[in-house]
Amino acid sequence: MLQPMGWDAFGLPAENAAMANGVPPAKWTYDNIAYMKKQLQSLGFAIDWERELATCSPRYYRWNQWLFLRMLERGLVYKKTGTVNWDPVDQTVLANEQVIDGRGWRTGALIEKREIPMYYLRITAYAEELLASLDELPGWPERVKTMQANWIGKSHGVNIGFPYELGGEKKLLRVFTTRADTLMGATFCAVAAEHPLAAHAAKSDPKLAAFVEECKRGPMMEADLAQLDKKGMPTGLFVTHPISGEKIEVWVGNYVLMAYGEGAVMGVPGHDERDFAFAKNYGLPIKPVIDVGGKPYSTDAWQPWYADYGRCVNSGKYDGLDYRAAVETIAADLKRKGLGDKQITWRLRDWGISRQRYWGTPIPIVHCPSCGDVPVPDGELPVVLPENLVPDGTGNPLAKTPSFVNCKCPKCGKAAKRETDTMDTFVDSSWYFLRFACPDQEKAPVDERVQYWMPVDQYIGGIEHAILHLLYSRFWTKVMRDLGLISVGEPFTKLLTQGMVLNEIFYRKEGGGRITYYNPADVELKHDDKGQRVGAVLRSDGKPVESDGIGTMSKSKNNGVDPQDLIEKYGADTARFFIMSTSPPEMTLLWSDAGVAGASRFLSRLWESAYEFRQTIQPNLPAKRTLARVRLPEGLAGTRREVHLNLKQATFDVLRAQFNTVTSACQKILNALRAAPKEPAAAHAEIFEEGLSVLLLLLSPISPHISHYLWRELGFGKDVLKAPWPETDARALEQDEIELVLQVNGKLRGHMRAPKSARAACARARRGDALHQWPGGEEGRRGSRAAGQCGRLTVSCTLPPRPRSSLAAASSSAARRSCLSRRFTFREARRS
RNA sequence: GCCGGGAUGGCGGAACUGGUAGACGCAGCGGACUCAAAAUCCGCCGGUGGCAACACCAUGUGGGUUCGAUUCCCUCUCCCGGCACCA
Repeated sequence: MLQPMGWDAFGLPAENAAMANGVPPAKWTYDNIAYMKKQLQSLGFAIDWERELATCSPRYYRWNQWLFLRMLERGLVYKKTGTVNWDPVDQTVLANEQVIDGRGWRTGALIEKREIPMYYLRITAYAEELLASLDELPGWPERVKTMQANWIGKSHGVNIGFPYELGGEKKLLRVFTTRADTLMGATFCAVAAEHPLAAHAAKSDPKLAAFVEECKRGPMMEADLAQLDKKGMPTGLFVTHPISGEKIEVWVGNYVLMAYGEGAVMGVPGHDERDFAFAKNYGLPIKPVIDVGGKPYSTDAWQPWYADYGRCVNSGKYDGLDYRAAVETIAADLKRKGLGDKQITWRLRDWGISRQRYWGTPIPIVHCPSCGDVPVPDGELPVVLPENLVPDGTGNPLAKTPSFVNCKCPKCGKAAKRETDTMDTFVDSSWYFLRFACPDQEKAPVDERVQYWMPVDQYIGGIEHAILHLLYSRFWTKVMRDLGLISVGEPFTKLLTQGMVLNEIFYRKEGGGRITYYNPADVELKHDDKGQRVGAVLRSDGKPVESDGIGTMSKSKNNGVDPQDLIEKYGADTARFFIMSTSPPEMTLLWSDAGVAGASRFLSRLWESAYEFRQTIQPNLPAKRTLARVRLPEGLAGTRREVHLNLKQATFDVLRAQFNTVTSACQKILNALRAAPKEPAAAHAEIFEEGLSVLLLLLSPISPHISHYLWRELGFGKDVLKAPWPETDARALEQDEIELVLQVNGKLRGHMRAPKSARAACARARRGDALHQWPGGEEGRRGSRAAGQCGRLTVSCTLPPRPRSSLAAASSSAARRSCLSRRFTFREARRS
């Protein structure tokens, strides 16, 4: 078992803190690491600190650079332009989260888009494997695998070429569609603003040029892009329909993504919702070509079933074909004409890793005026990041540091410039888990020790990483496997995705569009006399702050909580117990401090009970233990049953990582022990001893310090963490009598004590009068069955819903079914 | 907008394979102890009606399947996460 800890230490938060405090990101980062390490140590986690690493250390990031160079050699790295957010006032590139409502967060300036050269990793080369091997991950939550599969987005379709002539040259406008069966309904084509055809048409049409520019200025994020009004403008260019030969106009549409498929789509307004809206807006023809079960089609308004699969109509020779046949036939026809073929397209895009920022891994490339882009030779690695710079928000400090930028070309030795972009921090987190196997290895990123530890048996991460981080890690692992560095293709066998801890977000908008966030701990809520919230003010100045709702705890929104306060006030055991008890790990958690006191009270009660046991109960312990053999008095048997019932449940819950109910089981056991009858003293002592030992073992992973101490104090053993997990005694769960729950038509109609045997229980239920008041009485109890739960038996007597003479009753399914299940059937309770 | 989740008392949550909804805890109320307070201990604690036994309503909304639905299916609403430069 190995539980390591590393610091994912590069990235924006350090730069922002540096700007705010005027200290270099390195100092801020190392101070934070020291603080958090102390905190983790005081919480008592069993972390192997010998393997500690920080991604901002050259000992780590040199291997990012080394691996980048290996990928470059294998053609997995390439350079092309990419779009970034440009703040014209600060003359700097902004991250998406630094752009708020289209404006820079520090300057309030309108953000522009810029195209700049960047390095890309060819993750799409692994798309097929990344998708297929999701099936080899039974230990991953379904929802994460679904999200990844959707993100990779494999779609089978047809690539269709629409011929056109430009300046006497024959060309093809290529589109990709998954609905080639609707090809005969294509009435226009639309291209992205970045498409070469749009650029060409814009040259001679100032209005169109303005529109193309407007589209290019628009938002960069897909989320914002998707919410734009569907707008377009004709290019004046026409292409030829590849089958019908009709002329079709090409439009520029702001809803067409250059990054997906060919950056162009065929418009089939009859069967695509977006195309329908577009055609309605601009008066383009709508031609229905699919018949869905004969339903009447109207072009007045879009109906969701218009996009359903059906049979081709109005499609000439394709009429009558279903989806599959139509796609096959059309693809074959296009192929024969050289105008298309079946094609698989992926939604997944290559991974742009260049960041125009300081606090990251330098990209090991030198730009030489004569040799071009030259990789830094392995022997010169690492390219060390200077640690004394302080960013001021205006551009990348590296680019302003001549001692970093100016260098010699590794090839020709002449003066050259170092690349000043750094790597996306996802690179750091894509393989750090491998490095834990051999953090001291200075000659390679990993060595043979990685074979022993990999893959990671249990990986825990926030659900917010469901796609990007986990996909990048899977990709990187496969790349390292193909480089011969490791032998596994998947990094994480089992995955637990934690829900996030949420907290309220408070902010003030200041002059120039700047936004300042305030920590909820510094904010006081105002209520009216009915207890309704009416506002919030900052404690320090009493002036109002705005609420931005509830969101993930993050540095950028300043709504985090420091667990140190809990530790200082209550101690690590209480803090741990409270955190574990408050909700299951997968669930999101809205932070609240209420409830910590309860955890503390529980541990105090446990402490008291333990000492009460040692002083007054333990002396009564018989020399020979008799629990297994001797019949206990009713009350104490109940106590023991409670202990073992909770042990059984807690064991199940530990295995499914539902720790909040384990804490609850601990509390139930203590409650039961404290309420147990004190006589006979010897039996009581035995039950108490057994119960306490079970309780301490269940509690030991949650609150290890108190468990360890009491375990020793009570003489159970030296080290509670080394003691085996307790076993449920099935005999402790047995009961002579059970509580019978009586149900009539699924409704609770009474309780009764009854013998354990199901047959006897049912006989008594039949004799008893609990059910006699219900219409039908003995006669009406036709279908009855028993279902058991929690050591009990549920008898449900089904009555015909209406008098049996009624015709309606005879035909009703309820009556029929109740006649079918004429006999009493029984099911023994699972737990008894 | 698209993809993935979630919604249960005043609050966090429990309910395993469809079978007693609200375990355990927090807050609240009442009581004991105390000169008093704190701490601790005992009791009550979803809503409506009823002296009570009990009945009816109730797991975001509306529908469906079932003898029986918090649990399965469909619809809608709201909230959270992701949407490729927060990580």
